[in-house]
Amino acid sequence: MYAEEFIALKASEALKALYGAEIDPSTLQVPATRKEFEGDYTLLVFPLLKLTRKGPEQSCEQIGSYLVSNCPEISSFNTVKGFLNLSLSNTFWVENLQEASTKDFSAPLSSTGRRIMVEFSSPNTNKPLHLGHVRNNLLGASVSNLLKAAGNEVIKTTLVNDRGVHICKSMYAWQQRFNGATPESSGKKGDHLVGDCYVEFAKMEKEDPSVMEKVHEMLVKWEEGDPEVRKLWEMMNSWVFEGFEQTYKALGITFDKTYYEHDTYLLGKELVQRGLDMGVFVKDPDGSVWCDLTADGLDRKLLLRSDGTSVYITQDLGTAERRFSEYKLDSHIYVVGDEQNYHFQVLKLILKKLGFDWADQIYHLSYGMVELPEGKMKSREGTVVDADDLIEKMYQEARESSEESGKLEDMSPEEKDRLYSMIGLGALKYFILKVDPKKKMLFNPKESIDFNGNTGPFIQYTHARICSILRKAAEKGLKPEVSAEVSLSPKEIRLVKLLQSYPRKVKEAADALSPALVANYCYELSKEFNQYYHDTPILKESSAPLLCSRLALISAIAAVLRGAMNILGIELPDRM
RNA sequence: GGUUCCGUAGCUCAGUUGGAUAGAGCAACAGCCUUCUAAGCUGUGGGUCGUGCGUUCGAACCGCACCGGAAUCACCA
Repeated sequence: MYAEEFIALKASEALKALYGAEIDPSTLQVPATRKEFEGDYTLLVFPLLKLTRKGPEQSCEQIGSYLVSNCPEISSFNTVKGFLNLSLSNTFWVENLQEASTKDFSAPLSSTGRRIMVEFSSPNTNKPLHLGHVRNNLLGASVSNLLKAAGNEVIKTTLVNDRGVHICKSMYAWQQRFNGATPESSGKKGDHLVGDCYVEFAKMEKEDPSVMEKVHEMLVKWEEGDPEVRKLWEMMNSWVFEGFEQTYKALGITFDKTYYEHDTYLLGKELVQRGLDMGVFVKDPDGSVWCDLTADGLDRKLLLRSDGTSVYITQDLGTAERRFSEYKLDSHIYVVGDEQNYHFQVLKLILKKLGFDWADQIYHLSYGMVELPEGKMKSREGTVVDADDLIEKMYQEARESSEESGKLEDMSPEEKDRLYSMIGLGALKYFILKVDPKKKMLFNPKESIDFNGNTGPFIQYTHARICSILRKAAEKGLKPEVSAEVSLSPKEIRLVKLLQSYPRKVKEAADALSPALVANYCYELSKEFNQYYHDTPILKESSAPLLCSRLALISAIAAVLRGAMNILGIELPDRM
């Protein structure tokens, strides 16, 4: 049992015995005691004064005395201005450590029985992935891992925007200006080649705005199924997919189910009819269909154009309905930038008006944009940070950093290559995931992503250090094992506290859909370990039971770090 | 203009069902490797938590007003 819950339970028993009050333990506040005071956890007595009918000091005194004399696990107490600081016994912590050392931290928490779909990535097939997409992908993947770790069944999905005017722009530019260039002939990654076409079109449009008419003609032909246009469309899309595939592979991104907009863009029309029948939508004289949201403080929203074609939100209504019924979802999370807050607000409202009770189970994980020092990234101004370039750059920096340290001379080139990408990606992923998803974040291309301090490599390094000690111990025939008689130091108790709080942290992070909470937990644990490492030479310890107990402690720390960083999609090396 | 979000150290960020003297990293400066990996550890300096008022035993956190910034409000996606 978690220490906090244990104390809350005992405190509620004390309140009953002393004052005859029935208090739900979960309503008691038991934060960790601040460093400058003696104690492990602190019971806040202020909210209880109505029950005790005594002053804060006297209430603390009574509850504290009761707990110490009636609960062997609580060894002492002190009270400061209405804060009741409680210390737990060494035995309590040793038992906690024993539990931690036998626990499988990579296993999910007990099942919630919920099935959740997470949609993320959802790229346009007319330009390569940039840093903004990287944040989306990393958040989507890690939130999926997080929900799984918290005991949910998760289906990862993406909706590829593979049709529309924007694609036709690239296609038209390719026809006019690229002389049949292919990824092979140009030596370019497919998504970059198509991205060049898109940029080229912007130039063409500037020179002669009438080219847009040609593009619209092309879109009409596409919708009619014109074989020539479809063939070109398929060819260029396949280039892009191949390019994306490489980037996804480098980032470790996978999906359980991929949707394509060309399959789904007509969905939702039946729902519009249903809404008209129900009287929640209206048809204007020109034939266009609307949903009036003014009563909800929003505007009127178009659902079908006057020519009967559907718009963006129409297909989203349709895909949501299809997914919930096909997969029997309990919940659906959309990982989409906060620029689309309005869209998802409207989507949810309209689904509610259509009478779907699952509409409340739709969550928009609305993350902030990645900005440069001079503001938003703009592809027209060439200020986008390309995903492939960035990944490569991180690899190179990891290589330089490793070579400088000179610890890896005996490694094979393959092992080194794996390690460098582990470290480079670790730095990149951690840099992005440690920030609260809701907040916009800043990236300065002139400053490289750090490898020191609160970073991925710091945590990787911590893990490598622990592995190194465990290797040396194993050579001496020493195995991690907790002895009941050992006496733990304050530093060791702090580490055990952190270990036992891990499952709760996972749950908290999953509820908040925030991998950042997991990242910051890893940092805290690593930092705490490094301090411990510095002033406790583990292998020099003469008492074997104590030494082996310490091995068990650090082995559990390594296991928790692996489990937690795995949620972030970051691998931890055994040496670096 | 309406709606929503944001404002914490020079910079990047932690800090929530309201709790004790607001924390890290980077950058700067000063130390620590013949001792388990120095991608580490220790120390110094750095703050009107945007401003003001309110709620209460207690506010970075809750409420109101204001200042500053962002997003969005398409027969685009």
